Amino acid sequence: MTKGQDTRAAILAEAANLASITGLNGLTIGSLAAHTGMSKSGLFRHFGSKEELQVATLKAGVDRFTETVIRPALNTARGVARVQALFEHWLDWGTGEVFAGGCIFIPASFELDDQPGAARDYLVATQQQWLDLLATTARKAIETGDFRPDLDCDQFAHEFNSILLGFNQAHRLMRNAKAGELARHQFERLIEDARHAAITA
Amino acid sequence: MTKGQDTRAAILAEAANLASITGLNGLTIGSLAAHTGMSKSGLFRHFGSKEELQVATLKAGVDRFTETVIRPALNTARGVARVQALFEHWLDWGTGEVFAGGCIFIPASFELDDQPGAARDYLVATQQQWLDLLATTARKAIETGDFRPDLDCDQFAHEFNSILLGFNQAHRLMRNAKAGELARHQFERLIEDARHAAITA
DNA sequence: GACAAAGACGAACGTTCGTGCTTATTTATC
DNA sequence: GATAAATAAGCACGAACGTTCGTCTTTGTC
Repeated sequence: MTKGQDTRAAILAEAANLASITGLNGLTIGSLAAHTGMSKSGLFRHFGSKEELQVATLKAGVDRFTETVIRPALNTARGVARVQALFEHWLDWGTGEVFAGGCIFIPASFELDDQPGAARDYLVATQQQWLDLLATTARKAIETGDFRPDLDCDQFAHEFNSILLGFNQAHRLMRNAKAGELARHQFERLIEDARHAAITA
Repeated sequence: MTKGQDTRAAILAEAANLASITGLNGLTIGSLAAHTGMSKSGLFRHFGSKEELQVATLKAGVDRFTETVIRPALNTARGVARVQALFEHWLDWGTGEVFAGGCIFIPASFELDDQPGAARDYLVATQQQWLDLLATTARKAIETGDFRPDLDCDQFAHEFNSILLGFNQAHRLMRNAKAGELARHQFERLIEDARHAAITA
């Protein structure tokens, strides 16, 4: 790891932290330079454009997400336990254990949804991978017999994810102390439904 | 309605539309002036500060939301029908029937969550009213016998709302054509659970 | 220790930001 | 139709934006 890669990594760590608070658009080169104690130009040279900085920041976020949420969950046994592990580790991620402002991807989702470009493209791809991972994990839980065979795994992934969005809003905007409780109840209901046979008309 | 109030209203209509695309922070006085064909200063005089413009824009959004989602639903019979009406009318609201970028409150939620000020305060109050309305509507559905008596109405409101968040992300970021379908299935499950007796351990 | 390469800096570019002042033009009142 | 008030425009400001340039300082190699 050369000196340049080293400072680049340090910049990105701070960038992700800042972006979790101000959003990706609110992340400005001047303020990032101030927070890292660098000059604007010295910092800028590492990226070449604001857009590349945004993408690099998202990538750094993905790395942290992988080691905080995904890898620990993959160490859990397949089946419902792993689904639950993903959920619990995500709550750590979302409550600011990693970045001061919580999850960086959620605000970015709503900031970039009408803003074409490399950052949006990368975010969409990342989000899709996350949904796919959730669906795949659910599929394995069917194989282990924890979940019912006729479970719609894409639907499951979508609902799982929407619980996280609801939690984030309750926790960060509403400052609702019961946000975790609300999310966990909702999650339990989702798991309950995935276990049992579907309600047939 | 004097001339000034008239242009002010016209400005705010455009402001809300723009904010639905760029977000509340992305809503800039210069671009808003360009879109309305006014001068920056002439427009600015109507508000006095950027923050007041943001609040006024949110207020204008609330007015449109009330007439698009809430009022039609209140014309529906109390009970589960009204809950469903709220949901369906919200989907219209969220798909860009009203503002080009869809719901203005959701992006604002995640933009302002770490940004203290009048705009955030107003948004929090508004969002709380929305959650209260959902909880109250559910409570009435208990009275009519549609929902089970032991339903946790605040929990219900939170879950209802999180479905909307999930829909918004699937629809706007992921451009998922099945976003409406996913949300409706999730909603049906929520209603189903609210109708029947709780699963007891 | 010489020397090339890489990294960081300071200054400045043109643009846009939000916000004032001052002047012109519309609108409403008698 | 004159006049006062309300409304919009014109112009300018200081600051911050992303970006470029040329120049130093540090680093690694022979």
